[in-house]
Amino acid sequence: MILKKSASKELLLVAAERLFMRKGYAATTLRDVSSELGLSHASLYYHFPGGKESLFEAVTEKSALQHGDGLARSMNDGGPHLKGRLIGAAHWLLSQPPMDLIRMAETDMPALPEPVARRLMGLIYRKMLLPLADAFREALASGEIEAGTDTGMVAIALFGMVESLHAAPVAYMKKSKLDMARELILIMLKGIEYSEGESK
Amino acid sequence: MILKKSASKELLLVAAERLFMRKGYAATTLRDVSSELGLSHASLYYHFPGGKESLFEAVTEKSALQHGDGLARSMNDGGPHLKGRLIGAAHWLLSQPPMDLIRMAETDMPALPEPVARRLMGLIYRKMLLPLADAFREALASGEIEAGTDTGMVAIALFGMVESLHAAPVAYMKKSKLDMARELILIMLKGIEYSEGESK
DNA sequence: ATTATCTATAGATCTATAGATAATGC
DNA sequence: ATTATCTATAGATCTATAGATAATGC
Repeated sequence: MILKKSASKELLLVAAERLFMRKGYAATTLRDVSSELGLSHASLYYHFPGGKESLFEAVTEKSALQHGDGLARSMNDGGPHLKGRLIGAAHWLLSQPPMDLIRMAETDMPALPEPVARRLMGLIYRKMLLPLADAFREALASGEIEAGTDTGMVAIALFGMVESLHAAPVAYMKKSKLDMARELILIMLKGIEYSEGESK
Repeated sequence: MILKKSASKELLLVAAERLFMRKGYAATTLRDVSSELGLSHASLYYHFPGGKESLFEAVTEKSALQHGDGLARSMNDGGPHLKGRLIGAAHWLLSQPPMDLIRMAETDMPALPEPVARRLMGLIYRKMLLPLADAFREALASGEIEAGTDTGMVAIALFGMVESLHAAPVAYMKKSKLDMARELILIMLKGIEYSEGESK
């Protein structure tokens, strides 16, 4: 059966995004992607003549842009203060599949031509870490957190902390991931909040 | 040329450990492993008749045991207090290649038979997260940190935080990873330390 | 005789291409 | 005529096995 207007290209992109982002470049085959919509693996080349590499590139770019936009949006929904923004960020990150920066940097990217890899990693960092770092930077400017805080460092630390909840063993899951993320954010904030005398 | 006593098996294990742990199961080929010591890929089957799967199993087990022992040792070297122990842990984790729990749980393990996967992940969690959780638990018992702290949660958070430094973009690397880990630990501790009135 | 390697090759799977075919648009 | 699929197949690569061969131990 043939679809009317051809939603196939879009559906392929969505399936590829899910699989590539979850399993990585090497562990995902084009058959995995096309069979997800019941298509022959050869049909994929009609929509993506560039093959696996260009599909991965397209999908990673799309994913970084959308995931990053969702992150920025959720952080904005968190209101003007750092705490709300970070909880918004955690809420978004935990609603999405894990974004495994280590796998991307160590395994996926080395399989691509170096300029492509550099561009993609730059995009991912810009869309995923910069909003977090900016939130810390603003909080620093407004005196919400202690002067001297390394905003880039706490940004990546928060990201890693929240994402690692995706891999938490069941035995450690006594509450929801979002609840844990909230507690962790409070802990981090209590650690960097500006305080004279007493803080909560 | 043939080696005298056959250090090959051990060398293969070491090479396989490095590659599997860095690149993961799918992205590492047996040719990658054997060519690391200039051996034919077929020779690998002499030492590991079980093939790729059993090699990965052996290597993951060995890695979890050794990495876990190193972690425990480094934490002990950190002295009796939580802060020193955590810095010891970070020191060790950053001296080793990244341990990507997300990739293991999402990609490597699903490629193995379920009982093997369950056993390996259990071992990894036990060797890598339990020592951290125990340190927090002891600190909680001795009143070093606030009652009610979820020790399992902060253990995995610390692990994820430190490991994510491995993937930190160069632009964020204004100091050494170990220095950053130290700062992050201080931040986390300030967030959970027991305090009446004032704490530093 | 045993140990540790090699070459050759089978069989599976993966990426990619070519050419056929059916539905749709004009 | 164009669009979107399929089948068939080439070529590469990967896991795994078989059988030959050279060094070592007895």
